[in-house]
Amino acid sequence: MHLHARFLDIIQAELAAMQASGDLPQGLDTRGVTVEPPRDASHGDLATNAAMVLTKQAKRPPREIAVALAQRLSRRADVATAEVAGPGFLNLTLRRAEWEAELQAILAAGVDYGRGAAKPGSRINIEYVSTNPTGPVHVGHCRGAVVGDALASLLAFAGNEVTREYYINDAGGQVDVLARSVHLRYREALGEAVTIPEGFYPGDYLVPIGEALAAEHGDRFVGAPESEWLKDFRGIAVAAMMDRIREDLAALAIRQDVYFSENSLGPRVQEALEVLDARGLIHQGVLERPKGTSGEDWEPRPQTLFCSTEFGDDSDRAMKKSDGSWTYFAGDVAYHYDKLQRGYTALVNVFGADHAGYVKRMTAAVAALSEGRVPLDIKVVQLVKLMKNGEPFKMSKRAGNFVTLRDVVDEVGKDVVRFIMLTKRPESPLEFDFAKAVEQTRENPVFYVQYAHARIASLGRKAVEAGIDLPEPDLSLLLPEELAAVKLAASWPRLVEQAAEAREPHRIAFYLADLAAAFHALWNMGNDDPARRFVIADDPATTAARLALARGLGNVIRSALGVIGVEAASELH
RNA sequence: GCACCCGUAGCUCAGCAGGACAGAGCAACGGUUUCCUAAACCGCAGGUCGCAGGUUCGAAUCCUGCCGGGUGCACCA
Repeated sequence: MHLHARFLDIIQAELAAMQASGDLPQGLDTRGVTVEPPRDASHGDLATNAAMVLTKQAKRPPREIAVALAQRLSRRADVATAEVAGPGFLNLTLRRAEWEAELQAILAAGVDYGRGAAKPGSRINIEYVSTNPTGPVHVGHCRGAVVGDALASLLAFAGNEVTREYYINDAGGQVDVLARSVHLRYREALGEAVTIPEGFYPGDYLVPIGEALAAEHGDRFVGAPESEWLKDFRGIAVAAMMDRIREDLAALAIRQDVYFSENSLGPRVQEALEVLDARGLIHQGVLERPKGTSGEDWEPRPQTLFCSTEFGDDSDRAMKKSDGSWTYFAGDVAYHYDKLQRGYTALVNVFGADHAGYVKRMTAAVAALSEGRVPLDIKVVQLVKLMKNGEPFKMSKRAGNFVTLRDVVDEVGKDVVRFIMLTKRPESPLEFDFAKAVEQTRENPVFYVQYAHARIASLGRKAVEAGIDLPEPDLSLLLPEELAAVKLAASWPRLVEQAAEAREPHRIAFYLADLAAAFHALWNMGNDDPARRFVIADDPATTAARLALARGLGNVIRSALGVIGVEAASELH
């Protein structure tokens, strides 16, 4: 259990004791009590709102409760001071030995510092990327990919069992278009001059597939009717695209556990429909024309509908088209039904903003299928605006010159892409500027953090070079500013817990920037005053203590970078 | 028309499942380098948290309405 959680327990225990002894009325609901570092460090190490939360229930003024609690807490050996402040906050300052012990814990745990205890029975499925297998991964998908991947790692680090999943949309009409586009490339490979008609996939990434087919089969599918080749071409094209997509993702250090094919759903679709039907959630109906749309080609059609409005959706959603065939949505419902059958206790999906309209119907479907037992949390990430030197970087899919994820990773590196994708809340639109991304300045948080880590690594080398004979570190030699850095590092486990709870991996990126700043500030004190340097040749005792601090900070930086999948460089050049 | 997201310092953004005087970077201004990597640091300045109500001991944070910007909206995937 980490330090902050420990003190929450301690305070809860004291509150229980106060109720038992009659200092407080019995039966108080103390769930709102929190223990957190105060925003202003001068207030102390920890603050609790206990008195204010309980004032109403206990029918006592908050400061009175706070004073009583403070008296109890100040008797503890690990508490230096307990002071009541403001409207009834209770500020605690811990004995410095607590922080010294915490630094020892950081050093002992290494990159596992902050890892949450395994949560038995928590099995989370997180689906992300899931781009259509009709081309390489587009740069527009990289935000969802990084957020999804970092979130998966965060949830795993926090102690959950996590499955990373990709849904392959390999069943629809667009895959037919893909197969036909490949057929054109196949004919082209055999010497025919082809033009790619409107509505086909023009990208030259299909050229090698056509060539491979030409090499293998010669010209026997050239004039053949679709019935003879379409199915096979689809399979080959999708397999090739998925290989390509996996490679693209690997370049961003993303590897998913399950690649689930829409085609493989088979009877699951009917099964899911029957489950919903059995619960009275399926009916035949005609949807109204959506207002505000032109509706020129709209006509009323009877369809098989899922009553998603009963779960807060704006409209019921078609499971079958008017011709009786399944809709895409039906497949998605069945896919989520399959996930539920696999026994996950929570589902997470990461959607791009362009799919935000699907959130309500999917949560409705999962709520219906699981009877509200399994939550589906859909994270919607806003779009990325690609920039170059402050100018919008236009891309056109039609012209076939669209920017792929691979282009971006090759240009700036995976660490930069991953980190920058986490430098804003997902709900906030993000501008990604190629020019700035490769800059190595304070403005580029990746380098800022890696630079701190590199400096820490250099300290170890420096001490060896200087030939200092280091004693066991005596952490009581650390100065107050140095201890403040330990406190920040010690908040990593709490940050993991909260970021995982909120499912917000971007908090890790912001924390890293804070931690790096704390280290850089200490480092620069050595520039102003040689006595403040980490490595002091004629003072082995201080050097040992400060190197222990540096190693501790380095551990936490590595741990946090590891969770978001960014390398911790030990040198920068 | 409806739904979702956003509106915090000149700019770009944080603000931890309501808490103590709202924070950081950039830009601006003033400093720090015979010194462990100055790819860094320190200082100064800058805000009616879009507007109006409401809930609360307490609201940037929750609720309602409005204004402004973005995205999406049967039968495609």
